[in-house]
Amino acid sequence: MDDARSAIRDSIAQWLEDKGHGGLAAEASVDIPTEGGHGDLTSSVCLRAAKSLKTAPQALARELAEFLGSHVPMVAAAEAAGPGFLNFTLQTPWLAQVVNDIRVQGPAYGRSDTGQGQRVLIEFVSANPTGPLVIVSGRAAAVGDSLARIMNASGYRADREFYVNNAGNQVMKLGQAMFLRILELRGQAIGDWPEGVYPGEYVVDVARQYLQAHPEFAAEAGGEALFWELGQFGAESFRKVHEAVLAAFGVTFEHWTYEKDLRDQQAPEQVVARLEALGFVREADGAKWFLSEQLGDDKDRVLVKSDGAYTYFVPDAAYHAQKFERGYDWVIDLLGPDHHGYIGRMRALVTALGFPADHLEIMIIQLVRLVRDGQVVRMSKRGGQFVTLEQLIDEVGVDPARFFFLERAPNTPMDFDLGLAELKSSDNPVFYIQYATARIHSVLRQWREGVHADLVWEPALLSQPLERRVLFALARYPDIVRRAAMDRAPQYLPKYLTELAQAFHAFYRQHRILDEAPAITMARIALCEATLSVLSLGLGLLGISVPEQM
RNA sequence: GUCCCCGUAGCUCAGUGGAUAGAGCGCGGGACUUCUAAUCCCGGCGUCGCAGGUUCAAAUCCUGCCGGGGACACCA
Repeated sequence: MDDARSAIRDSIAQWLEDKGHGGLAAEASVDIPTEGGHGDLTSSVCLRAAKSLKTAPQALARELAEFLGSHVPMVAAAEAAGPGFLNFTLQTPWLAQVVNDIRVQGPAYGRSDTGQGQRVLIEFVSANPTGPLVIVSGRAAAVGDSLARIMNASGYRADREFYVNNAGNQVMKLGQAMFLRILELRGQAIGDWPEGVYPGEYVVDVARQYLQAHPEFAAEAGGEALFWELGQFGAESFRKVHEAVLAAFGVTFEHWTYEKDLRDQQAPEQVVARLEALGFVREADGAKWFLSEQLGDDKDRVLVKSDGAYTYFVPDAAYHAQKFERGYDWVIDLLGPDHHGYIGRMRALVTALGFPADHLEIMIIQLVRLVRDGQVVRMSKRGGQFVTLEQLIDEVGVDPARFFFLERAPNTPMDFDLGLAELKSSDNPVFYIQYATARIHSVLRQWREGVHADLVWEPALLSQPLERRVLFALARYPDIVRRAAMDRAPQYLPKYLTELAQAFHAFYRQHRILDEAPAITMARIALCEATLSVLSLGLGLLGISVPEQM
């Protein structure tokens, strides 16, 4: 498909140059049309170039169509259409070569060097280690992980990173909650639960773990040092749980970076000192302010409070400076919707430190509502009631959960239909796709059990319309992956895979594979293998399994 | 009040400045002595929130307005 696009593009450019308009070559784009009826490929070059060439678009299109129809080998037909579009129909046997490409390239099919080896750091989830992972973390995990897979397939070198907030106030609060739970576990009455201390039942488990690890624990009074120690223990305990749940979800991180380590390395002090040296800090009202407004932020931000403590922004600023210093060309953060006020100041920081601000990309992962039978399933953090990622995985399974999260653009709030995700039928899109792989495996098993002459498959035999539909879908795959990487849009893949599976099911229903003439069988087996290969690659980029039978 | 995201079919949502705006669900009809019917086929005029603007061309870009959600601490 790429070959055809560039061949047509080159021919158009050549034609323009022959006409003395080589400068218009940049307008010679060739696209895959959104819907059928407009050929396999389309170009709007005539509409774009008409003005410069002082010719009506339709006339231009007719002239070009005639030229291209006879000058581009894989084009079966080129025609002018509508207000001046060029539509191309590719020769089916040429299209069928994609089956060979897929076989020869194996796992490399669809890979590209779009990213040119640039290094990318994708930070996501980074949930506070003070409680279980909630549903929206699952969405971030699915998107971040899949984006990393897609970018790695597209010539980037992407790493996944989890930032552990284990040095802030919330750790202290966790420690305080653990302390109270420990007292409870010992049968001590603690009266009313204090305001602002995590009430969640889940803290009890961590408190119990601490007692097991420290049977000698005897403190009867609280205090910051004790809360801190308990909090550290609890935070690491929750972090390990997060790591395990995410691993079960198919998501692993190359790096875990701890806020506490950054603090121990004096990273916050250093970043404040650097900003001061660069002249981006002023003092007012006893506090130190980052002059971010002049760098595009809404207003200046406090770095050091009048009591001498850092704001939350400082360790985070230090962390982001460090990301670029570690040699990453692109830094991508997946953040919750409550963080979007953060974008301005982070951009300002990156600019102040001399890094390219547009290489910090912040994706907002919007909230998830659980819905069943049209009713919203309540999830409330207040009162310690959670619907956790772990519960969701138990409920619907990894594959549907990942698919449903990846199906939608990440920056729009989504409804997660529990009933649909649990359905083991074609109504459930992930089963629909997996059913295609199971069907193909089944056919291939039976084929291998048979005895056949050693035939070479013949591309010309894949000429039926429904075969062609599959071929065309297969040929589109590399373009889908490349665009998903460039647009940071994993959601292109679920949609594409649904279309490919649909094309295959339609073909399968209409045509026999195994008991046809040997040459036909051979060609269709090749088509099945190629389809299985692309479905597997695509599902792999989503982190979804490829069942051999269902 | 300022800023950000969203507004597309009954519902949930895709949609890359291009042509007659698509998919899944739901609903109705049809197709199984055949490789998995867990499937396939047929059925879609919807003020792309509204109004302007830019463009040969706008759901898409710009401006304003309306509606929904969120963010706007010397909290983290």
